[in-house]
Amino acid sequence: MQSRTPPARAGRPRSAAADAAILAATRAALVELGWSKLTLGDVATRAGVAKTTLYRRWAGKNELVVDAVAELFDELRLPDRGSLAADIEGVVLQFAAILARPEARSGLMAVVAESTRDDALRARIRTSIVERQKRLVLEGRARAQARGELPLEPDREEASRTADLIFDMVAGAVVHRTLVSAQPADEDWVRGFTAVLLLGLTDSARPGVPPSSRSLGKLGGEAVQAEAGALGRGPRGREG
Amino acid sequence: MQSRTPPARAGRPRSAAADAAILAATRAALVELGWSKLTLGDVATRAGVAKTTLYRRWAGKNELVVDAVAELFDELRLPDRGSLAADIEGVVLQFAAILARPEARSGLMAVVAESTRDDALRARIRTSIVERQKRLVLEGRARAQARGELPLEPDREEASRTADLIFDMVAGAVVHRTLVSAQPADEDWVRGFTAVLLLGLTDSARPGVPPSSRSLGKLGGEAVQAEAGALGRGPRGREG
DNA sequence: ACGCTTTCGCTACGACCCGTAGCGTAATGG
DNA sequence: CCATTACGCTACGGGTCGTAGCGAAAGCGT
Repeated sequence: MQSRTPPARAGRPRSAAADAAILAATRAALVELGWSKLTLGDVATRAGVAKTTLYRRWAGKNELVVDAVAELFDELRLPDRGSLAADIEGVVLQFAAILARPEARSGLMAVVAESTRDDALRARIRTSIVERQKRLVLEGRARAQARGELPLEPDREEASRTADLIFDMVAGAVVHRTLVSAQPADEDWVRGFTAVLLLGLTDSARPGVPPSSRSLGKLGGEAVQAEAGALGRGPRGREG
Repeated sequence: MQSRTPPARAGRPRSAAADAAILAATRAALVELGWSKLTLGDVATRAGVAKTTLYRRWAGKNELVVDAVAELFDELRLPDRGSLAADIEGVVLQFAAILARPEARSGLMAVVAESTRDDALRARIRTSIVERQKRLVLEGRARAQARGELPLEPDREEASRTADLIFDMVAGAVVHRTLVSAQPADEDWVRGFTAVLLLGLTDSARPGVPPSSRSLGKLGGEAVQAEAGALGRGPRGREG
């Protein structure tokens, strides 16, 4: 909590307004031009900032777009609709709504593609977007347990695996539906998807294990360090 | 079947060997350089072809990479392991193995990202890759019905929706697991995923409908025109 | 064998974007 | 008031793009 005020460095401080303007300009450029035709010079012009200023804060296109897109997903909220199924449907619909926006569509997939050859970029995506949104799974599990819809989960490791599986299935299906199949993830689709997911989960997975003794679980584990690593976001520090 | 021999045009025919060399060179360049650093000039050099020859056949980087990656997925085969669950696990493992190759990782996601702003490119991806591989779902359904594991499906529209849902869930989850979570889709993971998917499907979706009267279904419908549209692949025709 | 047609390899070109260096100026903190 | 850092601006070499233009090569029909 102290690292948010870096030791009061001397000299002119960086303009926080410039950061916001640059990220907003990046999203605007993504909407109009898409990933491939987006140029940093153009973004700088849109933001009313010199190109050199942009390069002082971000290493390149990839890192800039990751941060610009990450802000979109912070809008996600877990609604309280009364039941686990309804809650999941609600958050999935929100996720689909974000993916329907052009700045998210082209930006997100592009950086994911780049991250396959850039470990640092992949880590940035994980801490800025993926792990950051696992809070929704945590909240959903806790709320469902409070309702008595889900049992407490003893095995932490098994539970962590299940949480990862849920995340991959939810995010993966919505992304594929929206971007590859290019069809809307509307209420009907989300209802059907949630039904399949929830039935498959509550009826357990591995044969030989009693149905209700697992399913959703701890979900915590490595997600804890994600919250700690969230500070790793934002523009790059001084390194020149 | 006649369109494969275009009306015996006059003049020097295009070198089929050049096509193969270019696509192979594209995959090699994807492995070494990734999407963003891949240049068409470099690909032409690798293939032993002039840059102009490359531009005569493909409109740009996007179309070229789509065709280069599409060939990878044609390797997919539906194994006969005795049960529907085992068959699914087998084909998902193959899919994961392809996504583990770097030329598929970086190439596929990049063109999907570009397709969000290019309808023609999205259509090319659909006919060359997505719809093309739905044959696996068709084969799997037919085989499972022959075994008596799945009932015949009367409602074509409902069945088609279910087939799309399955495809989005399978492909989406594997892609997300492999590229975003950056963890291997190994046998353990595939087993757990298949269990959840299959349980959710066989126990039906909508309440009020008897469990075994739906689940997997016709799966056909629009997939038929995919097979017909498969000829749309390959280099572009003469247009300049 | 002879044209006609189309493709191929090669070179060259203007246009654009990249990422950085250099400079003078503005804004803080000690 | 001075050291320090950020900012805007200009300019630059290097690389890629996509196309034009040329002569040569390779088929097809007669």
